[in-house]
Amino acid sequence: MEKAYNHKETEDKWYSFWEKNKFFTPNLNSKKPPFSMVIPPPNVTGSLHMGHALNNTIQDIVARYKRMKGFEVLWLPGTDHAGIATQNVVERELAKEGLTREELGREKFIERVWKWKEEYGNRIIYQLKKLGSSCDWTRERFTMDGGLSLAVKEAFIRLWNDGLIYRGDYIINWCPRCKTALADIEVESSQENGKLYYIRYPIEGEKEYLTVATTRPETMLGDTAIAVNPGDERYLKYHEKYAILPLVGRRIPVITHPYVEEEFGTGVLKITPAHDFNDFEIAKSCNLPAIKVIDEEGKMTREAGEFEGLDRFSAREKIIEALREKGLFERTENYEILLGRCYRCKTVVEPLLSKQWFVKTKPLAEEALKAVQEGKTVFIPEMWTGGYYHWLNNMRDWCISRQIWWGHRIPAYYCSDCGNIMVRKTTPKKCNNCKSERIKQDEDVLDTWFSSALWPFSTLGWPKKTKDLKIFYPTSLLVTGFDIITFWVARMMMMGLYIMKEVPFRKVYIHALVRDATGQKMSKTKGNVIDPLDMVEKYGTDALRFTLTAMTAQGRDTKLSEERIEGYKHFINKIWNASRFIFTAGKPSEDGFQPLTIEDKWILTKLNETIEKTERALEKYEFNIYAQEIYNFLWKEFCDWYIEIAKYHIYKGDEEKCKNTSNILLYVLEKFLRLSHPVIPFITEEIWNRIPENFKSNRKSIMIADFPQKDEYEFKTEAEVFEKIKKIVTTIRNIKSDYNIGEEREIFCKIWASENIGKEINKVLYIISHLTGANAEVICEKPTKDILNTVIREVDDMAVGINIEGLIINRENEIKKAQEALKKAEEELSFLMKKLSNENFISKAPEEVIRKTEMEAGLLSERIKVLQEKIKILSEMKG
RNA sequence: GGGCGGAUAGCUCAGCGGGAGAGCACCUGUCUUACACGCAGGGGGUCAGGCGUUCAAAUCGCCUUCCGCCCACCA
Repeated sequence: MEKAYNHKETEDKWYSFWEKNKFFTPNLNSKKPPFSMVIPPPNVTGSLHMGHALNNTIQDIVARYKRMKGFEVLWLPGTDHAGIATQNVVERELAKEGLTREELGREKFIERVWKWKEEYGNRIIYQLKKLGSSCDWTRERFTMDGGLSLAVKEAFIRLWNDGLIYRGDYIINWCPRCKTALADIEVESSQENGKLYYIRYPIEGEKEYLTVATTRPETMLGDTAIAVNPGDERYLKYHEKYAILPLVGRRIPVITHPYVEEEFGTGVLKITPAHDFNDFEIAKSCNLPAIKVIDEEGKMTREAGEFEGLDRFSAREKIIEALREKGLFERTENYEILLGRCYRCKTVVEPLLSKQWFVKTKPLAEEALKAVQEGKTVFIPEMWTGGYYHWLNNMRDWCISRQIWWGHRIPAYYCSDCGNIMVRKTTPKKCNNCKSERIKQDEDVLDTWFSSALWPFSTLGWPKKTKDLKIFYPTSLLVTGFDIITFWVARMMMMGLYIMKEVPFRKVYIHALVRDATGQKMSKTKGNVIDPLDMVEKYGTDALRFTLTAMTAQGRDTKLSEERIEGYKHFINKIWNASRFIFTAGKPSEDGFQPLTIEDKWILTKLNETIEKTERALEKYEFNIYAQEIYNFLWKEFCDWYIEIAKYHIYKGDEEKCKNTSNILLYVLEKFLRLSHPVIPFITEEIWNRIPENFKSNRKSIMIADFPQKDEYEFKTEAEVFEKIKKIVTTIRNIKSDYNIGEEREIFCKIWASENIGKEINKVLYIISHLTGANAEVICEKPTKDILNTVIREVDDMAVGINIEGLIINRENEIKKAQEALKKAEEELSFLMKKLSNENFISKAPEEVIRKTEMEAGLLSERIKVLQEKIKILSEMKG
């Protein structure tokens, strides 16, 4: 074995070994209970980032763990066609050739996107494999593949037939750059500096005017009313009157509406039904017309008169200028406005009246809410449930039509003669109303999230009644980030319940965001991105996976830095070297391991405890605790103590014990490897394959071995005694360090302990000698004599003494140290005594706590006596 | 404006009722026959502030301050 672990030589080798052996593919005829997950499909345009790395590491840990626990596991992978994102990428590519998609035409453009997908779309799949993801690649899906397209049509038709999809003229969010409608959640709102403009609207037939405050003066050209609060006394006399819209000259009514706030601005609100959500609602209830003054490109329309063709922002300037000239502009005021931007391209979104398709969400949302309230689906951590409820309770209807080309085309057909709408899987030959043959399909495509919402069952074969669907739906677990709870999780819940009559997943584990070391979001523009594939290259997949796992506490964002990954690479290397020692120095035999010494019993007990804690952590999705347990056991217990003691038996002990120890080393290592395989699959497989056959259960891969179980034996008492021995060793090392005692000096160590414990320690004095270089003996009585020439330290209810005669020591210093220790001990004792003399404490605290406190107090007064004695002797010596 | 999270060692975080822990960083010693990606030792904290509940509070409740996030139709 090489001196250091080389991840480059092992990782790809094992991944293809697993794949070739079909370990990722479940057996449908198995009697094992099923466990299923669908991957959150990354965008085909995507490249693996740390968020993906965390997301897939967690899923892979669960998948591997469940497989080893005896489940028939399906982890179904795939990618998302990502409508706008992908279209943007290909359009950019076209732009380099000096082309636009319009010039190319719809069909050619879509061909081009498919070509792009074939060429580059597999990049992210390759990257997921580099991460070790144990997905069943034989079932890989794409949201635009044949089966999923069929599922989309089928779902659309069902919703339409049930009256849950409708088409109509409504105000929607429009991105003038992407030239498409957006759903409410596709708009990112941000507080930005803006202005409030005060504009005068003359009253018809009077010399007076009403002043309106607006943040968007360019929309005034589309005003069809101005409104005041009905109770606003300042404006009572204007009720029922008309105003003349400046610059346009249109006669518009002054209406009253309770929505208008008296305190805001002037208390007069302009109503622009075609470009504002609230105005649209008010206009609907008051039967006001809507006039569109901004078009789909963000330019002023013909209705804008002299401003026609201007961009909406330059129109704003021009309009203010024109008003100023007419004396109708009052003033501006700095004002923080809420601005909506497109989540894809960050362009300021324009609320626009337009004809779109909508899903009626209320009945669907009610079911989705109920299912979580009834515990049919559980969020982990639970805190995310609140956000889910809030969103479902407040959502407007979902605008699902997009005016782009890449996506699922809406399966609706229009008769060009009578306007009849037909919703079908295929193009109808003639109109079912007027028999006309002039049939046209709707130009729009569906929101990408519409197909994503069907993902948990469409990928399993729906609408066909497949065996996959029967076995694996509902899926067991969904692992995803909090940022798409609304985009995706809630919509899968709605669609799953509507179509399958059953929740899409039993549990949803929501993980945090991976940030950089200073807590900033990673982004290309900030230049603080840590590329997971760079990290894999430099430190290995296992190191990256372990780091992400160790740092992912529930409900908290993860701050990641390269140094962390490097640090955990050291841990991976530690496993390698411990194994190397075990394989090269040990002399295992076929005889098992009896009899056991105290350190054997201790490490086996520790192993048992670790298995128990590890399994509990995994069942509760506490991945950081899982990682921490593995780390501590291997390094802090197994390597630091057991292997160090094992060296005694291997290099200095008798042959029998050497064999015995070698066997235990292998036994513990083998179990440890299985325990940690879910998080660090590559190194565990590599080492496991080097373990002698009789220590493994006849499997050809650790991947398909069983997750370790606790052994039946219990050595609790021995393990406790061993912990005392550890403390004695540490104390001797402390003294050596404090008094600068080097290896050349012969050390005599006395250990004072009770008879019971002393007997046990006596049997294994070689441990103490081996680990400290001291000649040790056990004395079963209280330490009173020899204080002068001996440093004495208390260890629990024991004491350790080391000879220091002949060593040059600073008496002043010794006295000072002793006095400080005495002071501290006295303070602590007085605190404990106060507690013990408190009647309430004695009567109300549990027995156990009282006993513990009494014991500590006893120990402390012993310690105080010794310290006092020590100070006395040292002071007398001075003269 | 509404909601959610966080504030504990220099940094990142565990602990969530019985007188504070880890990893990293730092300091000291050490290339000892698995590993210097190592070994041994060490320093370092009024657990954000205040009030309350309790025999007992980092831990439970309330308030304040500061950070982060989500949602939102006062133009």
